[in-house]
Amino acid sequence: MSGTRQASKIRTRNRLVRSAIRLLHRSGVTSLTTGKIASEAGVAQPTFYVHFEDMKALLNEVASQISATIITRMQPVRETVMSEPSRRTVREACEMSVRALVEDPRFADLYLRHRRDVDTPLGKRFGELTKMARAVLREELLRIYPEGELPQLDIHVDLIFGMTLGLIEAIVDRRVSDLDAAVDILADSIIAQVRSHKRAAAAA
Amino acid sequence: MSGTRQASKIRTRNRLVRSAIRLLHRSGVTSLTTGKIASEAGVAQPTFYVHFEDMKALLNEVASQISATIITRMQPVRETVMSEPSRRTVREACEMSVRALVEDPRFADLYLRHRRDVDTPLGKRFGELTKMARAVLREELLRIYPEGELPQLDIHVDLIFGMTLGLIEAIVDRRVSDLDAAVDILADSIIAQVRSHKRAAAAA
DNA sequence: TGTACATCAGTGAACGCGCGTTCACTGATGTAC
DNA sequence: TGTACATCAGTGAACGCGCGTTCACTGATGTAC
Repeated sequence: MSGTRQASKIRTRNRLVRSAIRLLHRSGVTSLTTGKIASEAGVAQPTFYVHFEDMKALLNEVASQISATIITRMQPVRETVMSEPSRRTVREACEMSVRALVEDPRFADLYLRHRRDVDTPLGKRFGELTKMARAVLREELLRIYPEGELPQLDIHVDLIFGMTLGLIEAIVDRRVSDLDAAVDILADSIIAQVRSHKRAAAAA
Repeated sequence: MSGTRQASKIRTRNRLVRSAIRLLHRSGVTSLTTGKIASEAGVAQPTFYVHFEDMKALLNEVASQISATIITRMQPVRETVMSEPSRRTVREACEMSVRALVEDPRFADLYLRHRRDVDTPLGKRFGELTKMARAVLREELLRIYPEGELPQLDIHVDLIFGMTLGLIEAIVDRRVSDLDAAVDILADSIIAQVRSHKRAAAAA
């Protein structure tokens, strides 16, 4: 059967990546070694080098896979709000964003933990993801409140982004279990916040 | 002159701690070594072991110093809001909290970067600091809205905490320069958020 | 279908480097008298 | 104040361990005819 060898190579490679994610989640990046990854994946240590040039290459792959998964799940967010802003669409966008991360809590945890790293490929990749998410959020606020209708737009972006990460963190750490109720509050908070400042600007 | 020897030992120790903080900020924990710390402090590498049992002990000291500094600066927050809740006192509490962190942006950066570490003493210490800050915030919300006046109190704590960290991050990353304006918006957002949910609860 | 050869994922053994850690020593500082 | 001794912060040299990385090899899979 042709392709069997290639397929099993891919399987081993994926096992290595998944093992690395598991170990990162469990014991952190400081104690991560090629030996532990290989052993967790059930192969000999030099096998690591059959699949990756070095540790950095593997971490890049880990970050890419996590980023790609999250980005894919976030895709519908843009389309939903783009249509027409309302309490319902804002809530939907919040829910999708939060779910995009917490669907796999391990991914969310690694993102939260490493997004500000300066010395790992994880930090670099997750930094790009953050930048992109912030840009999307900004674009949407700008669509709802065009051209200076909401002054200090960028600060609102940072606050809303922080609030969303705060909720994601609470879910990952199991302080919040009722996701629906939490997303309700998140959406209402965002609306209340933005409204109160739009009003303030109109009054001035 | 008695005490000179002791004093200079303390000075060297402090130089080591400060060098470690500088290196952590600059190049991250993964590449931190006792040799680099010693060399940055202008002493020979084994001198490190005159002052610290090992790397973990040093990182503990680093985390302790940063935590202690932040906690000290946050102290007045409790007293301010405790007196009487108003737009002014909430704003003041926000400003003091934010300033407590960004006064030394290096501390803020290290806190943000390591607060979710699972494998360094920094993570452990910063985790305690987070827990404490959240508890203080919860207490104050509970004082303003006692006994179920604000349902889902804990979610609000997470959102407000996240929003505040979002602003701190924006300042550290120099996306926000006008701290006063930003704190205004933060305070107003918190008030708008909490009010909108208090009302919702009263209506139900 | 069978045979002879090519490929290549995975391995055991070995190597070298960087780092943490130890230790005997030095020379400046402190103390006793 | 001076002298003889004690202390101890800081050091150079050395060691060992763990890790990343390399390499020649194996045996199962794939290919040509």
